[in-house]
Amino acid sequence: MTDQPSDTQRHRTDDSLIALRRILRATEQYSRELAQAAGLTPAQLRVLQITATRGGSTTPKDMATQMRVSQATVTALVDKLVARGMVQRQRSETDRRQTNVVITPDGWDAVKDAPDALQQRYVRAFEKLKDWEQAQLLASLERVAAMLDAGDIDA
Amino acid sequence: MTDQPSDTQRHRTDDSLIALRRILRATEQYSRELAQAAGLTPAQLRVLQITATRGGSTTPKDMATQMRVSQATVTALVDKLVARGMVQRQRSETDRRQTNVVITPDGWDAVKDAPDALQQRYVRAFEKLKDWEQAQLLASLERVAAMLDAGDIDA
DNA sequence: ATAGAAATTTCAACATGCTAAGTAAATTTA
DNA sequence: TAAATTTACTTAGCATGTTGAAATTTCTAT
Repeated sequence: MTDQPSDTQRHRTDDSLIALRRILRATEQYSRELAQAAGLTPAQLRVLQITATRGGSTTPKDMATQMRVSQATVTALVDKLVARGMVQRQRSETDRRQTNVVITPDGWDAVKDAPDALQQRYVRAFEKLKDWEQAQLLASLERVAAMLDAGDIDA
Repeated sequence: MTDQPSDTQRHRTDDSLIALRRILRATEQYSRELAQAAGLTPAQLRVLQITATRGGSTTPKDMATQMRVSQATVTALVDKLVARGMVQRQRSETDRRQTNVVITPDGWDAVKDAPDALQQRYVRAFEKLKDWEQAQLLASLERVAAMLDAGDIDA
């Protein structure tokens, strides 16, 4: 508590922040490029991917929760995808309040052709690393994620 | 080339992707909260911060490059900040094609009160780590950044 | 001088995301 | 069973962020 950070520490803190920002920026960038290549926007692609991982069908409710946006936003995104023929809306049989968003063959193609933004760039590089390097990287990333994720980083 | 990734490798790849996404999401989240606290939007805050680190004055060109957005976007953001009295525009004396975006006292206050999104959450946690942990984390982050940043990750 | 390059802004269009209000179906309750 | 409430979505309207193309102003080099 009484200790002040050393110069080395300050330096490392700065450097790790810089590295983190590079990671974030690069990811954003690629996310845009990728979606563009698929003729979609990043958000639309995310909707499609979530639907795909749900076996090809979900509800707006589920998506809103997953994506952490409002249902209204999901509606707008689904509208765009419907217009592009990537998904269809179907009233649920079991609970007719619900709408099922079902992915179409075209939708499947789009998902297949547009692997996850990070995946595209990251996986290839990661898999080239030596075993111990992978293990260490993973540990570090999880540590950082935990540091940022925790709601209680208070002093 | 001929080697297929092992199960362990695939698993680690997936896990590191998950960790990365957690980092991204957490950062976005905090970024929003922070800017909101300063009465600004994330993008506006970024503009202000870049101007601040440039000594309080830059050109739109420089900002566009730094932020990796178009100049048109910068113009729009600067408009907002001007409207809020955070920055001013001044024709450059040396090259009258250029506009200097100069931060105002109010702008300085906003920057001071709203430390960098990552900084806010990350630095405290980072500085609590043991020396060797910091060193390792830094090395890993720089490695990942290099992996993602490189334009030539081709197979 | 004059053509071309450079730095900005303006404009039109779109994407994202939110809130508030509205519709429709299911569930609870009186 | 009829009314009230809850749940699941959609609509409408608004603010922001982004971009590309065109217009403007100001250099720069020939």
